[in-house]
Amino acid sequence: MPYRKEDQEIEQCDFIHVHEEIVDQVMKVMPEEGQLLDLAEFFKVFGDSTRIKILYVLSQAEMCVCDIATLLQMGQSAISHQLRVLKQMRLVKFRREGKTVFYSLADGHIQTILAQGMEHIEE
Amino acid sequence: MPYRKEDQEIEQCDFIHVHEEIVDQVMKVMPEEGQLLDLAEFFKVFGDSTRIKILYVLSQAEMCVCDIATLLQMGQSAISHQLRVLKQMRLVKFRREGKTVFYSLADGHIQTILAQGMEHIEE
DNA sequence: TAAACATATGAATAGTTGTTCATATGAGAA
DNA sequence: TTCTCATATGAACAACTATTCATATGTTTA
Repeated sequence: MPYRKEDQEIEQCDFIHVHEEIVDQVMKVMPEEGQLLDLAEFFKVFGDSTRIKILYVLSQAEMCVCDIATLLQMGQSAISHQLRVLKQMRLVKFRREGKTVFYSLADGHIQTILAQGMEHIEE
Repeated sequence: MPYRKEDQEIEQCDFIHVHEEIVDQVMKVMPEEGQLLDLAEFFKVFGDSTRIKILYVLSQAEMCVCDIATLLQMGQSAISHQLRVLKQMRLVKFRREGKTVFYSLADGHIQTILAQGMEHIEE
């Protein structure tokens, strides 16, 4: 949400022909602002093709950073930066083994969400 | 994916200590590039708090543009622009009734995806 | 210890995006 | 027709983001 009005009175429509019953009713069940912001942040992570690819390959097998970079034909640094984002959102977990760090999907939700997305774009 | 290397040889790791069996195996089952790009585009739509809010309020009731603007305390133009994005991704549908345009969610997937996201951020 | 390797990270930068403002379109009412 | 209302849209701009480059961190081996 890059832009924000500094002043208070935001001009919506003229407030007159708004369907009040609907608006009042939905206003009551609105989750708190923070929760919806978190939700958007969560989905934002899926909204980048590099991260989607990383999630996809990790859904197939546990893998180190170099494996992913090789599969996606991208630089190690780019992958590492994106893995950090995925880590922060707890979409991936990792374990060290010597010099190597193996990444894998954090839990089952991730695959469910990916599958739902696939279903939508495929009909 | 803002940046793209012009030249071919992208330096990954040194290709030597990559786990070949894994990489080869996953390479075979990788969906085509376009499908993963579409998937990222699809999720990108969920990755903005304004659009998440719009989807949420529409999950509660069919609504006109002004209703949404009032509920979200935002300008009519901003809502209209975002509804266009949602329309293009076929996440919302609409019907005209005189001067008013009523929007609603396009199908059930949307609510499922929202719910899965909520579940993830809430544990 | 030093060298080699795997990964992480900070800075810089170019591409992208969401909101605002001004205006256009389109439908109903006068 | 003209006026008003509801919505849509193009341009501009500030904030954001993903990649690259250079370098740092941390682990293993010699």
